[in-house]
Amino acid sequence: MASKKTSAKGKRPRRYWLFKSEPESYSIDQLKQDKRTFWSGVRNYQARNLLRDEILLGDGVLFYHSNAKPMAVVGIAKVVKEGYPDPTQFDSSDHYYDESSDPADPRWFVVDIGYVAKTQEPITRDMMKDQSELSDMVLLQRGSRLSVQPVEKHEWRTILKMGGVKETF
DNA sequence: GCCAACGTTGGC
DNA sequence: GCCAACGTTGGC
Repeated sequence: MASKKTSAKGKRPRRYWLFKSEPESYSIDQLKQDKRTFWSGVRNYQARNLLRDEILLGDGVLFYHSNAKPMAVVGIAKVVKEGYPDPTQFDSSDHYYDESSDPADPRWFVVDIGYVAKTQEPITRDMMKDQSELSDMVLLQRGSRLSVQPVEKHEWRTILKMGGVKETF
């Protein structure tokens, strides 16, 4: 399958990310059913920069339920398409419509992610806070609100181990 | 360019 | 439901 974008493979080591989602708006079960989705609606410049420039094909994604019971990492996904303009910004009927975004110079970006696995149990925020290896996680820092954020390799490995899932992609 | 007002996020 | 921490907006 040809792609305009060059593959990330061999260009740099796989990197890891955490995507937050309120399960009432989009849950891991929905992703499992959909198999893949485009991560739309991010309207924060720091997160936008990651989606546009840093998050590459094959990267790993921790899927986190925010504002939920429990708040937890509930699964993993992988990046299946690199950054491209978020179509919802140009759709005037969409909740995420941004009238000030110029189609010739789009403001907001998405990536596509594909379902990989659910963790055997939710890895709750409390479980993560109890794990000293995870004490530097962006997610656990005070006031951290980034909805798309970087995860260190050792943090990724720790959480996959806690979740009983193997990196199979 | 400063900063007060306002809106949102998201844990608690 | 509360509110701290942020990000954005807009008047000056």
